[in-house]
Amino acid sequence: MAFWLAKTEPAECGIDDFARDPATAIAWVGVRNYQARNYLRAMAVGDEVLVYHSSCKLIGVAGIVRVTRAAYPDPSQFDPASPYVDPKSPPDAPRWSAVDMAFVARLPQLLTLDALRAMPALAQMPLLQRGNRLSVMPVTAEEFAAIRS
DNA sequence: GCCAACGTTGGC
DNA sequence: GCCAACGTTGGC
Repeated sequence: MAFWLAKTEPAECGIDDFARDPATAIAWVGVRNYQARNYLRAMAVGDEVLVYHSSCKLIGVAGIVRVTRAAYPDPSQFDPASPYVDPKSPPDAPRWSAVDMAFVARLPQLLTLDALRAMPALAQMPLLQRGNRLSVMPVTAEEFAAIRS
């Protein structure tokens, strides 16, 4: 099993949305960066994903979700009404992928960006590197354990 | 293939 | 709202 971290704006889709109905998976759509997309495609069912809230008041890791469906074409790229529409994506070779994820757990309390920076075990995380903008990234088992504990 | 312009991300 | 950082675009 592999571990990942995915950024999201909680106003759009945060840990609360997953926790509301743990039995129902939510499609993780809207990733429009090739490196992040490649990580989405590398996810397997059962992988655990840290949900990171960004562009909000309480920034940090809020909880954990699990991949319930591996990568498939992100429907929003073909939806003219979606902010994520990509007219240049070829229908016969969709450019962007989505995965489905379902609730696993909240962290006992949100781990703030400051708290993450204070953890030596996380010093190498891309998330914490200067100027980082990657929205989906791998997390080592050690990093995952440090955050979960 | 280079690179300047532009748009987006994301913390502050 | 600001702005640094970075990815993408498009002219050449």
